[in-house]
Amino acid sequence: MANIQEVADKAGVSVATVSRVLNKKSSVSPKTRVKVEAAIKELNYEPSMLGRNLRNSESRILLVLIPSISNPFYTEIINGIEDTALNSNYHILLCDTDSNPLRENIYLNMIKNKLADGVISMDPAVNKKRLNDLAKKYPIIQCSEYDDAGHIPHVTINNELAAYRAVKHLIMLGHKSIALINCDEKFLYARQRRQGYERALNEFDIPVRKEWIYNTDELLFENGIRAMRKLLQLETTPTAVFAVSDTLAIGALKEINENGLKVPEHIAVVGFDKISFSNMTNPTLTTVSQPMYQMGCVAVQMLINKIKGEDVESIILDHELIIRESTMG
Amino acid sequence: MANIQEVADKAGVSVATVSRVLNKKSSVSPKTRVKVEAAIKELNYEPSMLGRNLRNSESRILLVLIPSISNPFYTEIINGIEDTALNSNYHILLCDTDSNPLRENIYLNMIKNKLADGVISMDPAVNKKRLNDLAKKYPIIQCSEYDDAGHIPHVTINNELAAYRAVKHLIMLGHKSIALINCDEKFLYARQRRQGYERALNEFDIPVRKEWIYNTDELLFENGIRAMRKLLQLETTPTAVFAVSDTLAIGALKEINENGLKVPEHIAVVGFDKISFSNMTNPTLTTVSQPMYQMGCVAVQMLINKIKGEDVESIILDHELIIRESTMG
DNA sequence: GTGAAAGCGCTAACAT
DNA sequence: ATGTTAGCGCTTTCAC
Repeated sequence: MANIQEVADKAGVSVATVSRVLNKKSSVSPKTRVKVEAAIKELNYEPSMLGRNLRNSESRILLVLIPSISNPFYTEIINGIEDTALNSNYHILLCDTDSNPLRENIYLNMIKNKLADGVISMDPAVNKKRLNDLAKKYPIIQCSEYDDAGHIPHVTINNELAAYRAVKHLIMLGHKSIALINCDEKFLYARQRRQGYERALNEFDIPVRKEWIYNTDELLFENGIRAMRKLLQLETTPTAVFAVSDTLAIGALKEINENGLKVPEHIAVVGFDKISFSNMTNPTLTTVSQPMYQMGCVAVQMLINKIKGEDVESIILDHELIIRESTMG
Repeated sequence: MANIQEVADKAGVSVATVSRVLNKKSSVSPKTRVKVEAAIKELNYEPSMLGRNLRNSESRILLVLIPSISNPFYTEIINGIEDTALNSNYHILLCDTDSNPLRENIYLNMIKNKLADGVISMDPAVNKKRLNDLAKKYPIIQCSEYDDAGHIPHVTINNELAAYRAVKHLIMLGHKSIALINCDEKFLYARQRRQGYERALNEFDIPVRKEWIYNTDELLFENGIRAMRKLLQLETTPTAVFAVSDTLAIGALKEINENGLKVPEHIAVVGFDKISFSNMTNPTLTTVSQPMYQMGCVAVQMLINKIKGEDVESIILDHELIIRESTMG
């Protein structure tokens, strides 16, 4: 591969001039420009990012931490991130942390090693202390999940309100026995959604029953199945279920079906996230829609501003309750 | 951030010695090693990959081209890719090409720009000429989908045989009216799976009926719904459907249900890929399982060998027919 | 408008 | 075992 020196030689100019043509910034006479461009074409020259990046002390790569690439919730966010990053001439390095601290560490080190210019973290299981420490020196944004005790700018939705609305929807339909399939409450969003759930019940003087709140380790289908199985074994079973993710809700749907019960006639179900699959279940799933694509775009914009050294404020985006067959057959 | 020079100064040695400690290759006396390590710790030094990469003329980044991150088929492959790459100290840059030539171009340029050391392409819609040209100069591997006319090493399964087996399974159950929901046959895998479909029919003297072969543009749920809708409008409707992806099959399932028909009593359905969701449908989906994780691992290993300059042979992996409720209620 | 030269941080060949 | 030094490919200041 040709380098900038060879281009300069062929064009009969200095490397500085070639660089000027490449970067279009400072002025080059039309004549020399043409000469240089001809030399570039002739030699099939492509500038090396390795040299440029070292010189500019940047990698133009953004790190994106997600707990699991298999979770469809993240795919739309990533689309937003990728589009926006590409537009600003950044590339993204997608890091499936598997919520594994070791892996997380490997990736987070990249920013220290100058291999990444900034980080968007979407992993609820991220080591918060580590992230906050890093954020003092490096540009970091949290997307969707964040640390309420920390000082890292984030973009997210109002989880408490979204859960409140979902549960209120069930109450308005006449339900009084409403179960909650939640994730582990070490996660902020899980705590917030539980608060919304309880606020709705309290508002209508419906007592909160411990046995109707089930906490899962992960958000997989299987967890939804297991949770629903437990709930169906209680002496009094709920007539409605609010699950904090569509994957959990779909697992619940399946288990309800398996027991010969009908949704929503016997039990109504609400999910969260509006993953593409939530429209393919039978019945289709009532769910809370987050502006995932937009969330990704905003996160990148915030991060780029942060990289530029600007001050960045956290942003709360809107959500929407999508009412489908699983609550209103 | 401290650089290697500062560490050398603080430790009272030369930069070469610091580099030796860092890279553990050549010998350093225990005493100096301790001194250097102390200096590194004290200064919180982290080696810059920008400098190292320029010097070594490598980025240690592998490009992975996928048509769409939303397709769950790819997520398991990516897991395999990521694990294997990380083990060999490579990072992966995931490129959602959206089957868009412009985007593809942006990404493929990265390898010319030295920003990537090699490419794994999984995009069936990739510009084959472009890829073959690039492959002459740069390390490239194709995964899952490949170009039978080209010379790029690939890892894949025997699509013809897999389709043959799936259709034969339906025939053995007594079906004689078997539809095929295929993707656009500009894709090699689509042509191969159609061949397998036809071979099975021919073997049992079942005529191939044009109106029972439906080609879709994409592999989305919606395409499956539309395809099934068409098939159900025919005067003679099939009693079984083989769809070349689970997403299509799940769409078909939904449309069959919508029409008040039962799977598999009225119509049996077979999918392809064994995505995690195929186990959550009602009924669960009979499907062809590809060793996706392994495919990812193998692809990376092949690519790394190629980067090292070794000769690399294409590899065909095994598949498996997973029989579930959608064919045997 | 253009060129000479310094230097980003690192590794490795060569010298000691 | 350790130090000296060149150089990977590029951008940018400073001259002219």
